[in-house]
Amino acid sequence: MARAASTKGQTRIQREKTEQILDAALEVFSTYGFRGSTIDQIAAGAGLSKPNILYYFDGKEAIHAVLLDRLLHKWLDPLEHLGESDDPVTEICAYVTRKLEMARDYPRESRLFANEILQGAPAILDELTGPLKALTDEKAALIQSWIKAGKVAPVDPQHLIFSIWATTQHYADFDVQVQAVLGTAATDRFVVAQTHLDQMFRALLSPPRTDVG
Amino acid sequence: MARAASTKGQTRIQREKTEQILDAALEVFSTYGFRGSTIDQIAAGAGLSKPNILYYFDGKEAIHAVLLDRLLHKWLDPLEHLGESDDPVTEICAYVTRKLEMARDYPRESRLFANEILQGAPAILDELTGPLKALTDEKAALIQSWIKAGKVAPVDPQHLIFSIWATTQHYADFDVQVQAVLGTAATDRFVVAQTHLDQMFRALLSPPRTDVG
DNA sequence: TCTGTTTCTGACCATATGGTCAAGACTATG
DNA sequence: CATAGTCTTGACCATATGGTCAGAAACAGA
Repeated sequence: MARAASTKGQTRIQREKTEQILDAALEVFSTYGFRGSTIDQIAAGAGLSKPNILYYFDGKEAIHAVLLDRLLHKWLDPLEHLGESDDPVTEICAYVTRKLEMARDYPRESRLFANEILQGAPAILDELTGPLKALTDEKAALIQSWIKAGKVAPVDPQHLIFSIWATTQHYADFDVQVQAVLGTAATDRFVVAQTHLDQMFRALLSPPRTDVG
Repeated sequence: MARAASTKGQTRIQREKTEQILDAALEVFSTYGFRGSTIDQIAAGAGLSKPNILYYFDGKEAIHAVLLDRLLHKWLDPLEHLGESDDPVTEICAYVTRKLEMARDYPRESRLFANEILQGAPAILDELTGPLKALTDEKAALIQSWIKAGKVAPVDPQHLIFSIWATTQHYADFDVQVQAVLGTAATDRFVVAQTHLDQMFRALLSPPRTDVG
């Protein structure tokens, strides 16, 4: 068992080096995927020797596992905060905004997740069918209740969530393509994206103004 | 130069084997990305020996290049067919439908593309900044003209295109997650997705019924 | 059936890669 | 400042991987 295994009782050096390693590993794994990444690459990125990496982690897979664990925590947080509100449409749009901000501020995490899913989610399939499904089921029910109350236009809640994930993460995962297509106008892409996505989901979700005065 | 290099003057065997290899390679590359894939995997999938693979292709990179070349052709085809129409909103929604059908029928191609972009598009960056940008610029202008004519609600055309790409390809690239979240109800996911996406983009694009009688 | 060509493969090579280990360098603390 | 414990590394190992090559096997046309 490597030194970094237990969270408690860590030295200053242990804390520093494990963070260095995880940061470099995130960079590498998010770009090349698990199989396409090498410990040497991570070592180079962290400014450490390969044996030194393996002093802190039990192996390539262990590093990857820690990254995925942290990721899932951080990644589902915004959806967990989707809650009751007087103005559900704005609440959902706020969720979109939060997700877009995460794509902007944590693109590597987004790509790490994308890579893992693309490869069939071998390391986190249980997390998907378990906690993730439970959470989305819960939030889908919440959205459904808003629809029943006439506060949100009738949509399929689950596919709405898919659309939110897809459109926001697109700006992290496909950033190269986004910048290529936008060309010189790519600088403020997240500002324009924010406006566009808010407009899109507001148009979709705003209930038809019929009986409501 | 490998035998499969020139399209003309191919033997029956050459045609068959190159297709076998490309099919197996698509499977492997789309799952593990370029760096994470091995010639041995492709050979196993194609039912051929490794040297035999290298008899038909100059190397791992050459196979990948052929796949990407075919992909770009097929991938941009639906957008190229977006053209003039009396009912632009329906025209755009038809494009969404076509893209979703491609995600359903060619998920491996979608994942191959996603993998390439995730890794920074090292092999097709020129294609993105060149032909792809030119095509999207052209179609963005077309959409802009529809907006000016009041036939489409004012939206950012480029980000609209991004949203279409993101939402449709999501059903191929993130299929594992989609199925995990939908659970047993995943069978008809493409049917429901079709309805949902049509509803979403129609809500976004339908012009406000003001002056138009 | 003969023969030139195409197709295929076992054996092989150089390098890359995940991982180990013994020993040396460093650090905190009494 | 001694020393026990922590940290680091050069050298090394086994396997994986991209790729080569000489020759065998299969094939197509005369």
